Amino acid sequence: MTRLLPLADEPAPERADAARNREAILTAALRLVETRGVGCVTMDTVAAEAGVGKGTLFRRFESREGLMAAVLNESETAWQARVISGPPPLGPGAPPLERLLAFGHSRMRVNVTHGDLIRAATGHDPVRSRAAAGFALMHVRHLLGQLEVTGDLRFLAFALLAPLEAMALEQQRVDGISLEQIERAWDDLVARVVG
Amino acid sequence: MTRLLPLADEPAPERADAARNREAILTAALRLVETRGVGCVTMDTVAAEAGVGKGTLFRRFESREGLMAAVLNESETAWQARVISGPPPLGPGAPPLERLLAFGHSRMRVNVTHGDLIRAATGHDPVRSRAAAGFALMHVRHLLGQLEVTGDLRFLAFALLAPLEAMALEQQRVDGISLEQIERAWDDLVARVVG
DNA sequence: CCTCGAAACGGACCGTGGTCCGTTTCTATT
DNA sequence: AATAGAAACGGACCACGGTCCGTTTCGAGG
Repeated sequence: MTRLLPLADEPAPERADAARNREAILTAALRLVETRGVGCVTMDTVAAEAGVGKGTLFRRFESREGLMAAVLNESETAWQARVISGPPPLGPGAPPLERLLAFGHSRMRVNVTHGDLIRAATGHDPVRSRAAAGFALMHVRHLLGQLEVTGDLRFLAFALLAPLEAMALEQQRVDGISLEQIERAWDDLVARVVG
Repeated sequence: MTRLLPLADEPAPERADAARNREAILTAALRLVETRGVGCVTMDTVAAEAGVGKGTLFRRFESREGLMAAVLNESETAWQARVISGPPPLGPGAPPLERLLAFGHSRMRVNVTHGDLIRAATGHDPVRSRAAAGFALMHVRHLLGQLEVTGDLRFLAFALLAPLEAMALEQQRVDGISLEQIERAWDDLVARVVG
């Protein structure tokens, strides 16, 4: 006996087969997504491709949405790393305003290129979405703080991010607004907000 | 023979039975939505309740999303009327800034109370969503114009509306921000934008 | 009133997301 | 190595959105 009571935040040790399967599923899902496109990837297909039962998919990733979020996370993490410790102006080292603008542009680009995947991963359940957007929210809020903006920074950060979200971009695109236009207009919005 | 060529924008005359059925479906859907809640209303249920076949539902309203949009539209229209010709400050007569603030608050309230229905009606398809948001977008843009704001009014209007959308509100709510906070912070945002 | 083509109807059918539960596999303990 | 029980597995099963197509109903000429 090694321990009497489980520590509260025990990292939930994962069984070997479980880990193996998770890896297989994620790999299969990624492959299928980038070959067939998000829309044509069914849970049955992924299960078959990964060589596991469908139940296993749903045990590890709650739902289709959750699986897509996991797939998305792979690239998202790399992007976050670039923001946190990459070269300026996206990474640290540049003045806050430049960083903020660079961040917005970068985020926009990410949201455009991964649009389909993001929409598939971002269901109508707001709780799940929160996690994904949390990082961006925190970062913008941080930069606004550095810029000595006054007011409800949490809301202002949210408001700046909202029109750059994948669905928002798509909506503006069908309204006939180009990405360049959005980029310029967003810079203008930032200028007004930081005062 | 009354006409040789159909006029280009002929309003597509509707057959009597079709009209009757549409009415029945809409009524049934509304009843079910407000008794059971949006989440528990299936297309089969609506069809049964309305006394029509499922195929009929999908002929008239494209999809579940479309049906919900139609249901939503009933109340949305009334709201639009209040904006266009109701008493100030929401309706005309008040100074533009007051109208803008009143509009934001009202829109927020609508988005909160009809949140479920809106989420059900607003699928991942951005094209459908555009129509619904179009009115609000146009109105805010109009008010910004009256306030002599310079810049890309279309984008600014969009940016002001985005954080008030149903899903955005829900997201902020789970982040622990109260509606009063949002309201105040939004007023502040407006002040910065109209400069 | 009859005719006839167009439009609408309706319900069997399908694909897909999600669940359930009997079976298998792992691993800590002795 | 044997044991036990917790965890994971997997595929049959279900519900719901959406389609298809043979049948019925409408209503404009005649």
